Amino acid sequence: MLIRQRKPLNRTGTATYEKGEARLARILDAAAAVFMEAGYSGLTMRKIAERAGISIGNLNYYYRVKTDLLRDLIEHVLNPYLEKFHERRQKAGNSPEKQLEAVLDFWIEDLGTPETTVFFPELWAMGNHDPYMADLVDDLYAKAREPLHELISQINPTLTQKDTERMALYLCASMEGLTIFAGNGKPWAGQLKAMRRLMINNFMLSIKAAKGKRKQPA
Amino acid sequence: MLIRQRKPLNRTGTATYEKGEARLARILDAAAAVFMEAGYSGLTMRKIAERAGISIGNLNYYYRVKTDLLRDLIEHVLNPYLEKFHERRQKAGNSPEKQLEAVLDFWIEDLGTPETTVFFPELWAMGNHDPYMADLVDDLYAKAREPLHELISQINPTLTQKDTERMALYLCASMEGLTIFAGNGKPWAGQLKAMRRLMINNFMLSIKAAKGKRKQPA
DNA sequence: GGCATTTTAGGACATTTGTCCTTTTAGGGC
DNA sequence: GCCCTAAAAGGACAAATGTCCTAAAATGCC
Repeated sequence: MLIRQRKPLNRTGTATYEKGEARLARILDAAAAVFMEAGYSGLTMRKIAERAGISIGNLNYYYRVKTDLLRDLIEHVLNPYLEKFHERRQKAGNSPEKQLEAVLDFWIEDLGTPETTVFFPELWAMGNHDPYMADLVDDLYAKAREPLHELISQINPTLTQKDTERMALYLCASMEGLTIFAGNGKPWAGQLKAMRRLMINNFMLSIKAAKGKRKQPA
Repeated sequence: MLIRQRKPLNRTGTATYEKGEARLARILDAAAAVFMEAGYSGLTMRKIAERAGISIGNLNYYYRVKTDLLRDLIEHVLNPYLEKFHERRQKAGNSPEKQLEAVLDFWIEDLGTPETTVFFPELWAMGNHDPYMADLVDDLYAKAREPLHELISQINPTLTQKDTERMALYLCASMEGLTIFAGNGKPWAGQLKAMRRLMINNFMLSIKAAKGKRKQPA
């Protein structure tokens, strides 16, 4: 009797041919769609397969384990954010004030999209029970806050490093919190723009009014 | 053959004797504990039963359907919040400024507790897929914002109704957003108090600086 | 065109999970 | 003490779900 060797254990989430590569992308798109509709608790392998138009067997060929799929899915959705944020940063105005306003503008506008509105609260919830997700989210936010940090420091150079970090966290937390009130489909969604103006004005006010202990360089 | 009548369909989540009443409370406590540990996706009838020290059969006697249990659980956890908020409001200082500071103080302090840190993000996520939960959360926040609304209006009477509401929402969103960064066990948990001071200072500044269009009553 | 490998499908299996049923035990009212 | 209902337990069952296995089909390479 011929014992068939165990299928060589590819790292999950990889393909060799172009066809497989394309399918992989479709799988992650399908997974993202299911995730957005049903949330993490409603994310099943069968729903993903159906959405992607393939069989469970085929899905299992690409992802042996659901955890791997979930992690790739998260990255697949998260990566564009940092890219978008980064490119916005570049083509912002000249003065630090204008640049910061541009970044915040984009940030708050984005939180009105269906993807962000649904995806991030789910991530926050997962982060409370899954250390891997917690780290992922923390890293993302740390990177997203970097531009804020830098610009705040330019606008008010008297602030210490710590004060600047706290101010950046303040802005970040305020905007993220707005998601659950004025995100897509939320009761205050219609006033997102008004809230954006209100918030940014107050942010600017706070940054300039803050009294730092650092000596300004001559 | 005697056909046993269908058990009279009690409304779920009720008990007649004291013993049953006590058990009901234990069930909801157990459910809350499981929920906090494993999140909504990890909340199963068997885990709840085990945690409460009863059989699945017995749990099913009190709650035929999981949905009912979940709803009672949410209310069971949520109710104390409004009560606590309300009583804090009473014993706050005299001036509107002091009162508002007291309310915000308590609000931000509470967000550092394990319950709030874990429970609310889970609620936000559920609200995106379950209209019932969405309404529940909206109602809760609407009630929680009422004191803010009232006090802000006293501190700066020139603000219109709409401006006051937006300002209250701004404070509320900022504080809630802080949960995911400085909540219990989060990376910034150690700086919750510093963040509290920073935020409240900036809130006060924003409220006073806001220019309203409403004529101040003579 | 033939071959090795990737890709795909379909079925199968063990677990988990919500729900139900039946039986037994406990409690309160008379 | 008796009786009716509440409370509790244990088992059972169907559906859902993650994972695995095997066989067929497609694909790139020589």
